[in-house]
Amino acid sequence: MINIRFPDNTVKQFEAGVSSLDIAKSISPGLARQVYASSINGEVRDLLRPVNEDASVKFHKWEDPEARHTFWHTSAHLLAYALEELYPGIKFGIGPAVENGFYYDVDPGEGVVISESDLSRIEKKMKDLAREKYSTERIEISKAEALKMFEEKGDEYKTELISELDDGSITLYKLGDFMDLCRGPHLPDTENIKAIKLLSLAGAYWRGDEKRKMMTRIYGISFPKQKLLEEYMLMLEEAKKRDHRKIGKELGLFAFSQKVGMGLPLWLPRGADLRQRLIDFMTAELKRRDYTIVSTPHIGNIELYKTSGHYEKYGADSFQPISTPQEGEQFMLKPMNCPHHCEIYNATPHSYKDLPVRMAEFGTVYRYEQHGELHGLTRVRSFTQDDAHHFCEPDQMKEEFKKIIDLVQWVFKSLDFSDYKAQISLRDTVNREKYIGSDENWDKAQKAIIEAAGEKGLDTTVVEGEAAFYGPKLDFMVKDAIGREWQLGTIQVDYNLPERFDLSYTGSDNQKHQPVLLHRAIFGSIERFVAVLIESTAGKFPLWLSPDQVIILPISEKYHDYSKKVLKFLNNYDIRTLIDERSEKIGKKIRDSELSRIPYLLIIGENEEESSTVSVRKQGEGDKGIMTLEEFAAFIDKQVKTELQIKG
RNA sequence: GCCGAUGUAGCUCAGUUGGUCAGAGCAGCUGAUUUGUAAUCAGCAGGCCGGGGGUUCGAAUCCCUUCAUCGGCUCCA
Repeated sequence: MINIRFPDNTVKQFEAGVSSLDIAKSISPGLARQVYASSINGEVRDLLRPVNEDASVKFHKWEDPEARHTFWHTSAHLLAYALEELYPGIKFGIGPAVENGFYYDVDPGEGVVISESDLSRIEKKMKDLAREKYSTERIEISKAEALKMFEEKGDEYKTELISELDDGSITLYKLGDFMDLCRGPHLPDTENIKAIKLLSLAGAYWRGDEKRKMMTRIYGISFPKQKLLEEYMLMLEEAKKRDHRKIGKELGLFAFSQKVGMGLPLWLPRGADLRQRLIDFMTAELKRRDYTIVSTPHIGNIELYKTSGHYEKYGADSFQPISTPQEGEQFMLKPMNCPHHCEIYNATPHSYKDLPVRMAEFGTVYRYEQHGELHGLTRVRSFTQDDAHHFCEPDQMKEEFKKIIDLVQWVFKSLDFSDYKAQISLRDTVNREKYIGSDENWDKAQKAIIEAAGEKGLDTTVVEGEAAFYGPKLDFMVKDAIGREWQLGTIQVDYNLPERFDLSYTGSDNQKHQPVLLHRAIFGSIERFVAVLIESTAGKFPLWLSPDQVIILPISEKYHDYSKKVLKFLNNYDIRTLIDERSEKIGKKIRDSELSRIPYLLIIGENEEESSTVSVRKQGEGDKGIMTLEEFAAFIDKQVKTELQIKG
């Protein structure tokens, strides 16, 4: 007999070799029906896998990521099974579960193309197979046997994978006639896979290496109930309505022109206004935090980038040098501001008393991004970084780092950004040749970042191998409307440029010392930030107000009625600030019926004096008095909700 | 750059197997209307159907090519 401990700490006895599904059944048949996987001593396992020793067990229902992961993993196998039936001779790469669904990378063979029109056929085959209620079977196998099996099948992809595994750790899963190399875990059978949707088709390099064969990747998602699938598809539809490209077009914020060139955003008047407000908002705060604002040209002599090392690293894949009538003279469009800032630093001598120097610029840079990676405003070829560089003494680095984290947190909070992730990127522990700089400096910098993040209470994930070639970094990531992750803010330690540009300061010992350089951006780029701002705010709540800004953002159609009512309500009020006429104009804007037709985006007042007071007066009812924007926000919100009986 | 898909008036789209198929709604303009409020009525204007080439008596509709966009992969200083 073995002892099984449950999450509530009760312990029950079972025969050794009992499956976790049987354990679940012993609690209640209802539970057994809802469970898709179990964790045995923290390891996620198949429900049918025997438990042979004392263990703690936790059951995973659909709500748990582990359950969905298992469900989708089995669905991926089901997809492969269907493909094998429909495309004899098809070869398989990998087929994992992902955050929302699953995919399988396949090689259908020479001359065979799977296209979107085939998806419904494959989907149908999957459903037919699922209805057969095939059970999954876990098979442990020796490396030699596994290799033999897949070599005979002629599947070079699986063979390659197996050859890299340790003998004794290889398991196969059998589903009907389909046998696949797999670590598991899996559902007991396919009975519960009731709703299946193949979503899209894409090319994906085998093992992520662009020099290797491109596989066909089929994305799909599945659910135990049709209703869940319908809800998911509806959610996707809603999310697409928040796409910044759609909203940007509808509201006339920005545009692209084939004539101007791909990936080169054109800011239309309204978008330019928003962009400028973000810049002003940030600039005001930077001044408060002892930054100096600088400005540098959009091009720089090629020697500048040879000095920085960027030319060697990226020159061939960049916009190519600009020639001049002068023989041998060449300039580059600037792909980053750092080298320019280093030269600004070098323009004057520095004492340790000057440090840290914090130099900021809204610098527009140009990068020749590959064709296929351009994406709305989030990935463009010309963008404006809210860039800054901190030049500091080595022992000031951590403190500066913390100050930057503080600024990021302040900005995100001010703009109501709560859903972001902090990622610490360290260098690869194995391939060190990708990086420059001494081990000692790397260790010091990595330690400083981890400590600084910890002291600022940041919840971080650490990723090895993602560091820049010159130093480790801390990135702030957010998700867009459909869950793609984008990097916004970044803080990077750099020992490279101070060396290459021979930066120095005179220390208290009257000797020359080399400063440490921190790169940082808060928005990342204004373009990307606007995109994410639109997607994260749109659809949440049509009226977004804070003491510093008032933004009425465009919203998904779900909120159209609400938005209309808000605007209709606002039309009943005479809204204007008592301070300046620009705000008066904005009040008029709100009342403007042309504007009231569209759920509108507008921002009022980015600083205190501009936006501190508003006069709100309902027509015919006299003066309601003067209130701060914050009070105004609450007031509007309350009025709208009570008068129009909108549910929050 | 690679795989797959898409590309019709400013916007959203309809155009069956190639032959009155160049359309609709919204936006725009003109004229009525003036009704406490998103879209009243009438009329007008708008596209060489992304560009180029080809097949055909004839192509928005088939083929090739090119550009751009979308979903991914790779990349992201």
